[in-house]
Amino acid sequence: MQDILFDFISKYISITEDEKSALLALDLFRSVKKGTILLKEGQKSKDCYFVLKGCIRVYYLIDGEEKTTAFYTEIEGLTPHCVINEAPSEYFITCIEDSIILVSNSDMGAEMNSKFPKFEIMCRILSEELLVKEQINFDEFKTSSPEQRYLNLLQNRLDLIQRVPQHQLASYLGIKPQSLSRLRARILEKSKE
Amino acid sequence: MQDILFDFISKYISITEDEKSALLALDLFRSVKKGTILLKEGQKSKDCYFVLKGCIRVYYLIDGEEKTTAFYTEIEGLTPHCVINEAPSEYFITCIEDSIILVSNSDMGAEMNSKFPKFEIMCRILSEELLVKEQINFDEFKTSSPEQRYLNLLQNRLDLIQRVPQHQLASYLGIKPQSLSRLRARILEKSKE
DNA sequence: TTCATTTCTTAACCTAAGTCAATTTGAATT
DNA sequence: AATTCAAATTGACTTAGGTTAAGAAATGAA
Repeated sequence: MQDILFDFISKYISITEDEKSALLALDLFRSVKKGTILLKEGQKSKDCYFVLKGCIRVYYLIDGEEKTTAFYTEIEGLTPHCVINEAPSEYFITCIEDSIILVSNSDMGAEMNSKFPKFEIMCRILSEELLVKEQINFDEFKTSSPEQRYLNLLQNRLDLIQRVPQHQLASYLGIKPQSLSRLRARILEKSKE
Repeated sequence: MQDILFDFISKYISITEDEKSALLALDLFRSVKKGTILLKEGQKSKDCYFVLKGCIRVYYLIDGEEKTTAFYTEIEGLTPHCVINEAPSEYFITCIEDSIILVSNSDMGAEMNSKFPKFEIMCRILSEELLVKEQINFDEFKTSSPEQRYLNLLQNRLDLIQRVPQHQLASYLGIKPQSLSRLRARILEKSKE
C-alpha cells in the first residue's frame, strides 16, 4: 500500500529513503468503512485526502437533496476548499466503499514542504496538473449534452458507472435520476437498431 | 501597470526590489489589440498569460461553431493546458478587447522558480487556490439551471455580461444564443409582475 | 452616410429534461 | 426466507432548451 504512494510521488520527484521514512512516520494511512462521512457541511477542517483504494464522493445538500459533484478513486487526491480558504465547508465528503485513504493535515503538509523543498515542487506541479485537468473537464461538460456526457463516462470511466449508484451519477452528470434512467433506455434502443 | 503585478504578487509572498527588477528585466508586458489570437488549436506553446487590463477568451471550434468556455479579466492568469501536458492545444485563446497582458514562457517560469524559491511557493499557493475556485465553479454549474447560472452572473460578474457579446456568453453558460435570448426575456417578464 | 456583416431577437416546431406518482427491482437485515 | 427500505424504472404531463428560419438591431468598414 505504501508503494502505491511512493510510486505516485516518484512520478513527480525523486524520493530518498530518509524522506520515505519521514512520510511514514506521520502515520497517515486510514482504513475507512463504507458510508463514513469524512467531512460535513459547515465544518472547518484542515484534512486532505488521497485515495489508495476505494472511492470517496463529494456532495452538496441542497433543498434536502444530495447533489453529487465529484468522485475520487484510486491514486487520486482531494484538498477540500475549506482547507484552502479556511471557511466552513459547503459540501460533504463520504466514503462510498470500504476504502484505504491517506489523511494529511495541511499543517503537516506545510511542515513537509519547508523541510523538503522537493515536496513544495511536487505540490506545485501536482496542482498545476490538476487545475488543467479540471478545466478541460469543465470545458467538456459545458460543451456537451447529458447524453454525450454519459457516453463519455462509458468510454473513459466505466469503473465509475459500475461502482457508483445511478442517482449519484445523475447529479454528477448534471441531471435527475429519472432522466439518467430514460437516457440509458434511449441509448439501448438506439444500439438495437 | 507594473504596480498591479507587484501588488498581486505581494498578496502571496514578500518581494524585494531585486526580485522586482529581475521580473521587469524579463520584459513580459504586451499590448494586444482586440481580435488578436494568442493561441490556436493545434499549436504547441509554452506561453502563459496574465491579464493586467482587458479580457481574453478561451474557445473551442466544434463542428465549425465557436464554443466559449472561459473568460479572463483584470488580475487573472491562465496557463493553457498545452503548456502543462505539452500536447497540441485543443482550444483558441483570443483578446476580446484591446488589452495589456503579461506573457511569460514556462521556461522563464522554471528559471525564476529555481532562482527564487519564493516564486515556487507562490505558484503552488496560486494554483491550489485556482484549483479550488475552479472546482467550486464547476460544482455550481452542475447543480444549477441555465437560468440560475445567468442570474448568478448578474450578481457576481455583471462586468462580463456588459463587456462580452451574448453569443459568447451563451456557450459559457452551456446553452445556445437563442436560448439565452429567450431566457433573458423570460426573466424580464417575471420581474415585471 | 451607406452598405455589409454580425449579433440579437422572435416564432414555430421538436426533443429531451423536470416533475409527480406508481410500480418494480434489488439489497440489506433480521 | 421474509420483510423492509432504498434505488431504479416507467408513464403522463409540463417546461425549457435545441433547431431552423426570418427579420430587426447594432456594428464596422468603405
